[in-house]
Amino acid sequence: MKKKTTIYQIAEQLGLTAATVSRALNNNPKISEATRELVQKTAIKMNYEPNKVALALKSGKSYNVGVIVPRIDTNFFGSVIRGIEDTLHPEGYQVIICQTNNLQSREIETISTLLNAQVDGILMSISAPEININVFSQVLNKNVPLIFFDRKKDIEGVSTVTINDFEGGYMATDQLIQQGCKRIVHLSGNQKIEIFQERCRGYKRALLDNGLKFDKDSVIEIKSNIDEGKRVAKILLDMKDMPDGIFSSSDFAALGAIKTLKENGIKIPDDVCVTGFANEPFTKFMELSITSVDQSPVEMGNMAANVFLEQVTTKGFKIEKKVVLTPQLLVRKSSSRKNDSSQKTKI
Amino acid sequence: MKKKTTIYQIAEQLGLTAATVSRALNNNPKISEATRELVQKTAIKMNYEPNKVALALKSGKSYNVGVIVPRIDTNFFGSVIRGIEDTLHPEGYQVIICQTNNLQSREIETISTLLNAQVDGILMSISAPEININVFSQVLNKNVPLIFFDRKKDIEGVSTVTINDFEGGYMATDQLIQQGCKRIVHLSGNQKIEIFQERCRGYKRALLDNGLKFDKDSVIEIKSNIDEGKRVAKILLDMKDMPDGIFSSSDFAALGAIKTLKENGIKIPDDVCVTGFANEPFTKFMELSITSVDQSPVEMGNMAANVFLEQVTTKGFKIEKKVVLTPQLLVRKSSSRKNDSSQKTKI
DNA sequence: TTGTAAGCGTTATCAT
DNA sequence: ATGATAACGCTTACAA
Repeated sequence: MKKKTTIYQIAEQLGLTAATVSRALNNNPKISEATRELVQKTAIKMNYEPNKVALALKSGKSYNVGVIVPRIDTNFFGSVIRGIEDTLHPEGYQVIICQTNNLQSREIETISTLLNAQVDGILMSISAPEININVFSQVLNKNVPLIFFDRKKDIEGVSTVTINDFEGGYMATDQLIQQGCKRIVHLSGNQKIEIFQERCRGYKRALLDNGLKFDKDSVIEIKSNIDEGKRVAKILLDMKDMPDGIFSSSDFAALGAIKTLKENGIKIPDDVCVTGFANEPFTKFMELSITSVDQSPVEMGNMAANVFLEQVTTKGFKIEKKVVLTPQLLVRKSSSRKNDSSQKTKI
Repeated sequence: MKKKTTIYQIAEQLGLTAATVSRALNNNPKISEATRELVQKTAIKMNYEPNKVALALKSGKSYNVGVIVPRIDTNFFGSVIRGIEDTLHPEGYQVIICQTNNLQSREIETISTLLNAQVDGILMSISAPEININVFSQVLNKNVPLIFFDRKKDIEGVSTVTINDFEGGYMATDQLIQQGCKRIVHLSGNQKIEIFQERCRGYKRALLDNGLKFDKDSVIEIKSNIDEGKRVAKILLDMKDMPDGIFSSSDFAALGAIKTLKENGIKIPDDVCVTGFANEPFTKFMELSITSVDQSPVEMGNMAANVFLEQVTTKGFKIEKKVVLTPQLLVRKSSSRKNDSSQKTKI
C-alpha cells in the first residue's frame, strides 16, 4: 500500500524543485554534474520509476501500439504478433492485443477504443472485407500510423506488409503440374478477400502458363476448416472426371480433404496430390506430411513493426510503404510422387 | 491532423464550463436534464471521445492489464490469452502482451514496465522457476492484483489458476496401465517446475495404486521438443527391457518418440503405448492420433480474468483465490489397443 | 544552473 | 444547477 515515488518526493528530499529533478533524470545538458548524479542516485535509492501515464498525457505519446487480429489463438496470428512484439519491445513500445472474432462491429469499436487509449499506431489484419473505409479516416486524421498486414485494403496513406499471394498460388499449382497433375481444383477462401483472389490468380496463371485450361468451376469457395475440406472431398469423389490435384488456400481444408480421400481408398500423392497454404505446424508433423506455402509470419510481424517505427520517426512526412514478402513452397509428401525431379525445398 | 475534441471545446461551444460538461457526460445527478441532453448531443456532433490517458492519470486506473507469458506463438498460451481477452474486453479492459522468451531477466524487467504503465493487474505464467520472490512484492505493495496461471509459485496474496496436473498425470498413466502396459517410462519437463513435479507425482501414484513399482530411473527429464523425444526413443530402443508405455509431459516429445520408434519397426500402440500432454492441435490430426491431456487453456484464461475482476471489485480486502481446473484425458489411437474397454473419452 | 508556472484532459471539492 | 480551482505526474518555456 506504499505510495509511488514521484519526482516531487525526490525534490523535497533534496531541497530541490521538481523541474530540476526532471532535468537531471533526463540528462538535460543544462544541469550541474553534481546535482545530476545526486538526483539519479537518490532516485534509485527511493525506487523511483517514471509514471508512463503522466508522460503519455504530457507528450501525447503513449508508447503503446494496438494490434488488431481476428483471433490470436491461431499459429499464424500468434506468430505475427510474436514478430511484432519482438521488434517493438526493444524500442520501448508495448503491444495491446485486440481480437475481432471476424466481426466487423468489433473491428470498428476496437479502433475507437485504441484511439481513445492514445495508441501511437495501429497494426491490423482486416477481418471484414466489407468494412467501410471511413473507419480508417479517423485514424489517419489523427496522424496515427496505420499498417495493414496480410489482409489489407488499398487505402491512401496506409502502409501494408503482405506476402506475394499470387506467387504462392503460382508456385503451389506449378509444382502440382510438374508432378503430372492435369485436373487441379482450387479450394479458395472468401473471394472478396484480396489474399484469396491473389492465390486464385496465381493458380490460374500457372495453369495457363503450362498449357492447361482454366475452368471457373474448378475453383470452389469454402470456409477454411477441416469439415469443409471433408465435405468438398466427397463432392470430388463423385465427379465423373475426378481431379488429380488439389490446391487448397487453407491447410485445414487440405487436411480434411486428405482424410476423406484416404478413407475412400484414394492414394495420396499417387492418385491425387494435395497442397495447402500457411504452413501450419501440423502439416509437417503428419506421417503423410502436407505440402504447404509458408508465409513467414514472424518476419511479417517484424516488418510491420519496422514500418511503424519508420513512420513515427519520420516526422512531418507521411510515408506510405508497401512491403511484399516472398512466400516459400515447402514440398512434402502429399505432393511428392516417386518420379520427382521438381522439388524446390523439402522440410 | 485535426485536433482531438476535448471537453473544453464542447464547453466553449456551449458557453458552459468544462466541469459542467464533464458532469453531463457522466450522468451526474445534479445537472439539469436540458443541459445534459444538450451536452451529450453536442459531444456526439463534435466526435468527442474521452481521453483514456487523462482518465488514467486522474483516477490511477488505466483499464489495462498486463499478461506475461514465455511466448505467445504456442497454442497453449495463445489460447489462454484468447480466454483472458474474451472476458476482459467486455469489461472495458485492454490486454497488454509481454513475452519473456523464458528469460528471467525479461520477466523482471517486464514487471516493472507494466507497473510504470500503471496496469490495473498482472496475469502471468512464470517462466523461470528460480525467480526471486521479491520481484513480486513490488507488485503486491502497490496493491496491483497479481494472478498466476498454469506455472505458478505459492506466494501469499497471489491468486492462482491451474489445472490439477497430478490428476492429469494419474489419469494418463492409469489409462496406459489399463491397456496392459507394465513398464511405463515418464518423459518429464524441468523437475524444478511445479507442473512437472505434479504430473510426475500422478504418474508415480498411478503406478503404485496398480501394484506396479516406481523406478526413479524411469523418469527421464528432457526439454519439451520433438528432437528430445527422438533422442530419448533411441535410448529406449537400446534398453534390455524395452518399455511398453510412454507418458510424456509434452506432446512434442511424444511425437518425436513415436516417429523414431516407428522408424525402428516398433508398432504403436501394440508394442508401445504413448500419451502426451497439452492436447496440441496436431495430436488429433495425425493419422496415428496421439492420446493427450487437455488443459482447457481458454477456460483457464477466462478464470484468470474472472479472478482478476473479483480482485479489483473487492475494495479494501485482499482475497487470495486458488482455482484448480480438472484436466481431461483424450484417449486416441496411440494408446488404444484392440481390446480396449477403459476408454473414457474419444475425440 | 536552477526555480516558477503553465499545461496535457479529466474529475472532485469547494463555492456560488 | 453551475462555476472556479486544484490535482493526477511530468515536461518545458520563461525567468531569475
